[in-house]
Amino acid sequence: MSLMERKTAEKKNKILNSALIVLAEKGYHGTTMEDIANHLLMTKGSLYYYFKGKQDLVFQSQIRILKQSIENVKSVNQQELTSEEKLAGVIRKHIEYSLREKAGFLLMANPTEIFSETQLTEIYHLREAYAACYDELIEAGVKAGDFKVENIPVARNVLLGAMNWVTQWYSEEGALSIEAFAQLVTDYTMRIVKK
Amino acid sequence: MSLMERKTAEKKNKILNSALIVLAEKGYHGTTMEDIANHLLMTKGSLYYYFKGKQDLVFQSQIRILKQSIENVKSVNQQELTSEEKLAGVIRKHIEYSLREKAGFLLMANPTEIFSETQLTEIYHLREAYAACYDELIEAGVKAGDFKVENIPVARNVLLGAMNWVTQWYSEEGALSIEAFAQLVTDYTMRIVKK
DNA sequence: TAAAAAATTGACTTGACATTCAAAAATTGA
DNA sequence: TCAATTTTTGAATGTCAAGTCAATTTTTTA
Repeated sequence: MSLMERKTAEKKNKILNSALIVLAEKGYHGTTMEDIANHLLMTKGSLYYYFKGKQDLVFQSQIRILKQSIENVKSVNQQELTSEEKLAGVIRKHIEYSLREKAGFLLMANPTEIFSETQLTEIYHLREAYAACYDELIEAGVKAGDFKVENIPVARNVLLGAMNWVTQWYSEEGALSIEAFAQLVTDYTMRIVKK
Repeated sequence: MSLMERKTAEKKNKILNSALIVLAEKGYHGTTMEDIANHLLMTKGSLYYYFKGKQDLVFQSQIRILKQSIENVKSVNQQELTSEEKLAGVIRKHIEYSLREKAGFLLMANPTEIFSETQLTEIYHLREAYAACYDELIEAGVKAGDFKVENIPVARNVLLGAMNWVTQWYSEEGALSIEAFAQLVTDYTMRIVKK
């Protein structure tokens, strides 16, 4: 990758970061291209130099979050831990990450309202890959005798639901740090699969 | 209530029902007033005779769903059941209802994107009332020795998260009826509070 | 340093949709 | 029946924000 290509990539990244901040405040439809641009001291015209349009910009940010989520799982997976510790670690990371990237995760709730068919296909593929990681971990835990789950996809979706909903209510528990909060929630969600 | 008032009320109800169907398909921002009107073989002008505007219309439908949800809890509560059976019954009902009124529940995910401050206040009040029902049931179960929960608000939010997320993935389990599906999910979510 | 390439600007176009409203139609009740 | 009232209509209005683009500025590179 040439210097200039890297520069462009970095700029795109900056725009995505900025977009996520504004989106977190105002949501997809409440955010205008001008809002995103102003936050970066740019004008909206420039944004179209880097992205095809609003939909594309938000799509890219969504993809980045999903890929990062999968990376997060991998980083826990390569540690030397029991399957129970691994799953707990993955859950904790997911919660912490989702609270830091609140906007991106809020957009996940209604993707069909925002994205095109093609985009949805890609998003769903990544989601499936992410879900598969959980299925593996649960399976391993069952084999190890730590978990008791008859229907892994259902248990996994129940688990992911509990995890994804935290963006809706974290602020209510205002006093807690993200880390302490994540640990607390992890304890209760782990019960879904434990023996 | 006079005859004419009742007629108007009924018409409003019909509009709300119709709106929920269209909203379930296209989401809030993807639905135009014309869509809602056409679905009823009306023109959009008439809608403004019954509702102040789009926001008001959707707000009313949201309120109706929340009130109905609270009614659902009450109907289970007055049955002669153990606290464990009561909570399981309430969860099952919630899931079944949320899948039938999918749109209304999807709108719950990002209320701040849609409603005004005043409207949000009312929605949050009803949500709190609903949450309080769960807290009571969990508390009773703890006292009866069926549940083990140290932090009731957190456990309850984890529970509600798992429940509310089902609108996102029910269709994946296509073969199951709503009832069978609800029972399955109830079993796993109950683990969050059980001893 | 000067030509070429990349990046930025902001005024302009465009389309979509919520909302309004005066006129028309339908319903009611005396 | 017919006047009063309620309800519906659809054309007109207004707003808002996405997306475009020719001109300009900045940066690169040779």
